[in-house]
Formats: sequence, structure tokens, C-alpha cells
Amino acid sequence: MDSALELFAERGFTNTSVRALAERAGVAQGLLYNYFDGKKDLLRAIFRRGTSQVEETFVAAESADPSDALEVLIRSAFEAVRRNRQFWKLTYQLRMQPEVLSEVGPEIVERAGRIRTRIEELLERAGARDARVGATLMFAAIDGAAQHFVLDPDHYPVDEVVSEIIRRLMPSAEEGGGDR
Amino acid sequence: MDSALELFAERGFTNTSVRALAERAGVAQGLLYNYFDGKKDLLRAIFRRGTSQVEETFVAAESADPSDALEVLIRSAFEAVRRNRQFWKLTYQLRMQPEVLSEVGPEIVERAGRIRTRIEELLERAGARDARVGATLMFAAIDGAAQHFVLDPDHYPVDEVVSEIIRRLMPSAEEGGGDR
Amino acid sequence: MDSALELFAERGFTNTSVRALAERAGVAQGLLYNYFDGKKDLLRAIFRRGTSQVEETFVAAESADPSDALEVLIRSAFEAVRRNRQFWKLTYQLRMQPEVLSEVGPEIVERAGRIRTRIEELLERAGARDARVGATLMFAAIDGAAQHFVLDPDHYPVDEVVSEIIRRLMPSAEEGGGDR
Amino acid sequence: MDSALELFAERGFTNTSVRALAERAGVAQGLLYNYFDGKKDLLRAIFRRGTSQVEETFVAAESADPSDALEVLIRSAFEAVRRNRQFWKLTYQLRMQPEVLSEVGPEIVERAGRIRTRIEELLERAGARDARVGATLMFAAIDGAAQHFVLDPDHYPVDEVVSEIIRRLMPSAEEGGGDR
DNA sequence: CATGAATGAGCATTCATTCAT
DNA sequence: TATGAATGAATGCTCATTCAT
Repeated sequence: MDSALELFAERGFTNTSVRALAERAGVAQGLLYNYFDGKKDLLRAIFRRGTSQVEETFVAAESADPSDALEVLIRSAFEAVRRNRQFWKLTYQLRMQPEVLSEVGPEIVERAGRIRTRIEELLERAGARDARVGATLMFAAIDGAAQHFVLDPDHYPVDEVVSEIIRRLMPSAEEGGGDR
Repeated sequence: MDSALELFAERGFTNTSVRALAERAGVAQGLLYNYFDGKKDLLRAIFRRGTSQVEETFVAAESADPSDALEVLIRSAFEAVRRNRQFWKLTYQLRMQPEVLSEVGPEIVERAGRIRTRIEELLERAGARDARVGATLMFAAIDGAAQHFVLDPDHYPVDEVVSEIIRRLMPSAEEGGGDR
Repeated sequence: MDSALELFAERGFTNTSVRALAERAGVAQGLLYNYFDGKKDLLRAIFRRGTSQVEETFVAAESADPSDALEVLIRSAFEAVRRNRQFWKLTYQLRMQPEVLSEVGPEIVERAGRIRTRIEELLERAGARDARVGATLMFAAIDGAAQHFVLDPDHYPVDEVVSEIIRRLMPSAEEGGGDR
Repeated sequence: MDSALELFAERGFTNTSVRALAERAGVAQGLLYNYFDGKKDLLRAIFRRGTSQVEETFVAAESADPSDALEVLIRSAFEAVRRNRQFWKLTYQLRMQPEVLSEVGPEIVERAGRIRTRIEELLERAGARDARVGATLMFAAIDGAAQHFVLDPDHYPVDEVVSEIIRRLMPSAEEGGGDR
């Protein structure tokens, strides 16, 4: 699964042959079928594993002090990306071609929706005026930054961007800003 | 090229067979090779055409009153996405798997870099304090929102998000906000 | 037809595309079909033309003084090869793969048979003891030398070989040789 | 490889499809690629195998008593052709279109050169006056006869022709003959 | 007389998958 | 549990040929 994640992320799912997977993993081609129902199933398994790791990250973030919850969520999101870059790269690939793998595609979109909703809840609790739009924008910023980070992990200024997200897109900024 | 763009955007480049392309276009398979050097070359041609359309949009935005330049740029970016949604979907696919077509992937990343730089210039001119980080965040927000829009064009609240980007991420917001 | 002969001889019939033929001749592909029934028919036409040129050579040789007839035949055969090298190259190609064009292959073999028979007649008339075997050998030598000449026209010592054929394989040589 | 040699010799390399190869061999098409890098590589392999068999024949001939060496060489050459007729047919096909298979082609011409040189050496040792021309002629006769034999193995009088070659083209014939 | 756009069968090759060992 | 030989459908592409202009 590790080898496969690497290859899928590098070359894309369709461009990676079972032969290449076996070679990278140092096993025979046929062995794949002892553990998975096929290439698609392998992808599903990789995806499930990655998803549950992400969930763990968010669950951990939940336990934070409510006042910090949003900031913790954001930081932990980028932490998840940093720790599992290949998985995110794969995710971003698949999100744009949901027709290819009808089983995996929708799930990704749903997950995105859940994150956006969670942000909205936290924004609301923090007293934002229009939490719906605020959450949509914040999620867009996080998602965009995450992708740019995935594409160029060595140079992208994640931390500064995260700080900036917090500074500009948290309710406090709004309250002290355009509101008055 | 139109048919091909549709199919590439829907299913991905590798998942689209030349047979399917010909069928969608209502011509014989072989005809493709009278006009392009192959499937890859067709992709390149589509990409070039789309790119030049995008450039036109941005060039038009340049001619705006400097004080509005940034806002015009943002609005025209989303307008470009709305008008050429399939092309953007394809672009986002290719950006994440540069191995597919070695020339195209990097070019997309470069284009993104140029847009970010342009935003930075405009932010600077508008008196932003930290234009570099500001531009990085703003570009992330635009890019993220554009992707979410591409994925769900019928429901995504583009206009509200655009307004929010302008309201929260423009220097004026900063001046009246965290600055005081 | 000239362009086609060049290409067929260089690359082989099957390896030469109609597109290449048209390009070499500087005309459009379709034009071929105004004059020939197809690629095979073009080959047939080339073959017929070449064959009749060869026949002319041999007919001319016939009119020689009977005592010299054999020598004249041999010299004119190599002269024919020299003048129409490409055609001979093509002939030698086709002789070995009679399946390519069912009519042409056998015809070449027949032509070879006729030449061998003609040699036999001339040998007999010249008083050879075993004209049948003598003709078979002489034809083998001529045919082999012709091929080697076709393959390397610039270096092959045709004239010396021809002289040697005459010196060693004519009846006179036999009489003065193993006979006594 | 045996099936392929048959088909290549019968129809020519280019005229034989991989499908036909697989069918004749009674296996699936794809299997070819488990053992060879492609159709060309299969040809190369066939050619290498055939060449080494031929070499064996000649090496065996070398060990003969020097006085008989040339005769043994000639007889073993025809023996090689008789035993491996298909391979020789293929060889004669390829020799005439060296442009097509640049990897295999040149080797054939070289082999021919080596045989001619070997004949020259043996002729010289046997006391021939002009070994160079003598070898060229003898090689032409052998090569021509071999081809005629390949084309009509059931009727061609190989043995008589071989005897005749020896009788007419060996130095002894020369000494007793044109010399006087 | 000449063009070249269009066709679709056929090509060599790659692929995910099966299964006897 | 693991292998890798074998499969044949599917792929991108080339080809000889047709035909409206």
C-alpha cells in the first residue's frame, strides 16, 4: 500500500500499472490479488487508510479548548497534509475526476463538505456574522493553500499562510475590522 | 477539440480513449491523426487554446482603473472559470499529475506563479503591509474557491465568496482591521 | 512509377506506404488510384515495365553471332542489372517472398527458369558435355554475382567476375580442362 | 521461435502479424512480450540462433584435412541450407532490404563477406592463381545455387551442382585447364 | 486531372487479471 | 503465502483506399 500510494500520487492511478506496483513493492504481480480484489480495490484500501488517519487528526483537534478550536483545526489540517503529502496529492487528483472511480470520488467531495460544515460551526460559535460565507471562504483558502503546499512542499510558506488565515479570516478580525 | 475537452475533463486524459474521442466528435478514429500528432498533441493543443483564452481575460482586466485593478482581476478570474469550466477542470487535473504530459504540468504551475505575483504587485500598489504573504493567501483563496466552483458550479456561491475575498483580503480591510 | 520503384527497392513493398509514394512523387495520395487499381497494381505495373526492358536486352543479345551468343548473353545480363539496379533489387526481394504478390513471385521464378534453359541451349550448341548441369551452375554463378553486384554496385568487380565466368564455365574451358 | 521462423520465411517479416504468430504457435498474443521485447526482437533472436547454427557447421568444416577443406566447406554450406532452409530463405529476404532492419541487416552482409574471404584463403592455400577473383566467383556460384535450392528444394540438383562447382572452380581444374 | 479529408480495419503493444504450481 | 506464465481485451496509431470537390 505504501508503494502503491507513492506511485499513484506520482503518476496517477490510471498511469500506474500493476506491474509497476509489484516491482516497486518487490513482489510478484499476482500477489496483489491475494490481498485486494484488484487495482481499484487497492486504491479504495489506500484511500480508506488515509481517510482514517485524517480523521484521527481532526478528532484530536476537537479535544482542544473551544476558544482555540478553529485555530487548532487549521493547524492540524496543514499538519495532516505535511505528514501525508502523497495521500493528499492523490486525493486532489481524484477529486477532479470523480467519474473515474465512482466509489472513491464522491467520498472525497463529502469529506470536503464535512470540513466546511465543521468550520462553519466553529465560526458561528466564535461569533461570526455570516458564518456560512465565512466558512466557505476559509475552506477555500485552506484548501487552496494545502494544494499549493502539496505541489511545492519545500518552498511554500505554510506557517505564514496559516497565521494569515487566522489573522484575516477569524471572526475577531472581522469584529475589529469592517464591522465597526 | 471541444469534444475532447469535455471527455478529458470528465474522465481524465488517460481514461479517455481515442476511440471515445472520435465517437463523441462523430468522426472516424484515424481522423485525429490528420490534425494532431497523437492524443498527447491534442491535449497540448487544447491546453494552448485554453491558455490563450485565459490570457485574454487577464489582459482585458489589466486595462481597468488601477484602483479597481485587483477587484477586476479577481472577478475576471472567476468569470474565466465560469466561461470555460471544463478547461479549468482539466487544468486542475493536470496540475496534480505532471508526469502525464511533461510540458503541461509545469506550465500550469508557472501560470499560477505569475498570477500570484501579479496579485502581489497589485496589493503592494494598494498599500498592503505584507504583500507577499497577503498575495499568497489571496491566491490560495481564489484558487480554492475556483476549484470548489468548478466541482459544483450550480450550487457554489461564487459571488458571495468573491465579495468576501474582496472584503476580507484587500488592503482596505487590513488597514481598518488588524492594523488599528 | 520511378519514385515507387526507388522506394520499393529501398524499403520493400510492404514497408512503403502509399503516403510515402505520393510524397516522393510530389503528388497527392489519391492520384495513385486514378492510374492504378491500388498499391499492388502499381507494383505489377512496375514489374511489367521492368520485365519488358529486360526482355529487350535479351532479345538484342539473341541477334549476335551464334558463336558469341553465350558470352553476349552473359554480358548483356549484367548490363541489364547495371542499368536497372533498383528493379533487380526489387525482383530479388519478391522472388523470396512469393506470398506478397501471388502473381509476381512465380513469374520471377519462371523467368529464371527460362534464362537457365536458354543457357542450356547455348551450351549444348557450343558442344558442352553435360549442358544441363553446366547451365545450372552457370546460372547460379550469374545470379549470385548479379545479386552481389546489386548489393554493392560500387565495389563489386563485375567485369572480372564476368570474365572469370566465361573463362571457367564455358565449354572451351571444359574441353581443355578436365576432359583430357 | 520455430513458428515465427516458418511464418517470416513464408510471408516475410512485415507481412506477418503478431496475431498470426501467436495463432501459429497456439498461444495468446500477449505472451510474445513475456519473452521478447517485440516483433523485431523476436526476429533478432531467430536470427541469432540461426547464425550460431550456421557457425557451428562451418567450424565443423574447419577441422577437416586441409587438402579437402574447400570441398568440405562447400558441402557443409549446402548441408546447412538443407537443414535450415527456412532460416536461409529469411536471410535472403532480409539481405535485400537492409534498410528495413538496420540491426539485423548489416550482419548478413558481413557474414557473406567472411565466407568469401574464407574461400579466398582456402583457394590461395590450394595454389590458385587469382584467388581473389576465383573466390568471388565461387562464392557467387555457391550463393546463387543455395538460393535456387532454397526456392525449389525438391527438384534442385544440389549434389550435381556441388560436384560441378568443385570440378570447375577448384584450382586443380584451373591448373589442368586454361593454364596450358 | 488532381486534391486531400475522411474512413475504419488492422497493426504492435500494454494491461489487469487468472491460476497452476 | 507467493510466484510468474498465460490470457485476450483494449489501447494508440498507421494504413490503403474512397470520394466529394
